[in-house]
Amino acid sequence: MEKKISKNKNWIENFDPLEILSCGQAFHWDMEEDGSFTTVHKDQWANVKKEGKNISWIFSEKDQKEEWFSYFDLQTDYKGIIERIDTIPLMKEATEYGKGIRILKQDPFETIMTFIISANNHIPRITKAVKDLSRIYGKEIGEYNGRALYSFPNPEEFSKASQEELRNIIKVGYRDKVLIETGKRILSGEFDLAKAGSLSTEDLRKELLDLPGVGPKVADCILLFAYQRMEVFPVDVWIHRVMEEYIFGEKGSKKEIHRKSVELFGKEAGYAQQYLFYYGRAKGIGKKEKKPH
DNA sequence: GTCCAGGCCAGAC
DNA sequence: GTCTGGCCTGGA
Repeated sequence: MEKKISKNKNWIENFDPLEILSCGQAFHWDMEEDGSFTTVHKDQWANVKKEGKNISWIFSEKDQKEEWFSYFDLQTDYKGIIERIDTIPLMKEATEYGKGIRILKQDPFETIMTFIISANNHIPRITKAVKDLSRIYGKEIGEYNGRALYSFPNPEEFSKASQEELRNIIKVGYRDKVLIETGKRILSGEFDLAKAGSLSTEDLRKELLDLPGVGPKVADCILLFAYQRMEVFPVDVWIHRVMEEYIFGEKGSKKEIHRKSVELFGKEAGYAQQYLFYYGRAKGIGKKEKKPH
């Protein structure tokens, strides 16, 4: 089952599972003791390990190279992207620091629900909620390193969850209601996941904003991580501070920062956002000082 | 005890 | 359209 990539290694410099999975776009993965990463996508899982210039894969089933290479976006030339967006000082440091980042092609339903949960929330709790949702309502899809792996529930499976269970067991807090409602709209086809992919970015954004629990930031994350709309620029508190302090040099509302960033980076804004976000967050750029107590 | 976190939403201007 | 406060939860 183990596959090693023998040719076309140009992308290896721009491929680091740690950076790809921990840069905030995905929540359904584990780091193993040997430094490898096990990640779940739809009803499949993969374990990937990078050691120097060697990358080894274990797939849940044979011959899944194509699917996983697509999931990890290995056909895109990130070196070229970095060269094109390296037009401002901080970006050079950011792309060097996070040069192994790639934007995953994630499942739309999982991305929508996960990023609704992510709003005003902490990463450990988001990760736990995603795992619990999968374990309780999803399917067991296999085992790795003695640990059972579960798929994220599809819309029908998710509809089995009650508001009380979401709040009391999954601990999504006040987001319980909007998760239920959005799940219903997707299951009924009122929001059509497949059709959504053929809409223009502007139209799809409007449709997403109609879903309960989805605001501008969450909509942009869904557009970027599930529908490959690379021209969007999700603005959260971190990227907001980075852009204010290091790129524009002046304060601005979320909307202003969003508009100016999209204008600055154009069609590759999503990539720029990921590099700046990962770098800014790792370096604690603009982080508020904690009050001693 | 108090504050805040990878925002959203309703209500007020 | 823009601004403000409240919100589950739990760790610092």
